[in-house]
Amino acid sequence: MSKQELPVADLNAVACCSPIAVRPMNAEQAAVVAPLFKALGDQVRLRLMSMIASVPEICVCDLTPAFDLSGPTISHHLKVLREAGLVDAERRGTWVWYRVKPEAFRQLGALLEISAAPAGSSAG
Amino acid sequence: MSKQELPVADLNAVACCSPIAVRPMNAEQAAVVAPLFKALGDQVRLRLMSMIASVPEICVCDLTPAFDLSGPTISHHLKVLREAGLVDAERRGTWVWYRVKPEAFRQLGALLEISAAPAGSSAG
DNA sequence: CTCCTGTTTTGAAATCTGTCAAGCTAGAAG
DNA sequence: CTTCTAGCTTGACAGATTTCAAAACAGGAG
Repeated sequence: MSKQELPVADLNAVACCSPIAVRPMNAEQAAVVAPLFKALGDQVRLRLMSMIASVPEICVCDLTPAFDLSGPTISHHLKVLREAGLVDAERRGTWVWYRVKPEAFRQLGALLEISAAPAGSSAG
Repeated sequence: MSKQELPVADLNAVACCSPIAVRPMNAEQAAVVAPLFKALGDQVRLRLMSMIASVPEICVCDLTPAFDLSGPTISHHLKVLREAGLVDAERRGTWVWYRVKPEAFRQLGALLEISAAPAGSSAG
């Protein structure tokens, strides 16, 4: 599980593009980035992400009881987060530990940056 | 249309909470914020958002031809963006102009900020 | 080996979403 | 008034998403 389990749609391509407020995204870039936002576009996943990102690492056994949801459902949401490349999981003995992948997280933040001037300066 | 058309689920509450990597979000905060991410979690909407955010304002007539989609579909996606509070629309004569709502956009960016340690400065 | 606990996978049901065709509304121009 | 164009709404449908129960899997303990 600590080994990467899928290609993650060339996540490095995210780093290639400007903040979305700087220049229009083409279809290809949007196809790479949209799934990241989509992964966070669910209450449960957003809370999971926040719980994971707030600490160095956290066990599924500490994640699950925070919700009124079944274990499989939490596991499913964690999988979505994993497949989006936002978190990483590692089994250590009985428990599985999750931690954030800071690159993906940082790139997502960079996408939302307002570069310099909001709507006045003419960008080339 | 320039008048706000719905309550936008107390968008100000977004400003109230720390970046998601700082402290775990509670269910209430997540319920406010998740729809914003969800709105951007679609290729078409992400491109629309990017096109709108890249310029001071833009006409629907310039948005639609950038996609292989029907007018109603684009209109639907723009409505989602509007209802999320991310953009604003105004009819001027024949055309409808869209522009970004910078507060919402900025707050979304703030949510993804990595507060102190960029997780790379000192390997932990 | 068996048993127990923690986590993931599978399978299925209910709900939500993206899309288009058809129809409607707002404004401009005759 | 009518007609034309730009954009929105409605209704419908295929496909995706969320959820749980049941089963499977991984590792520790007896």
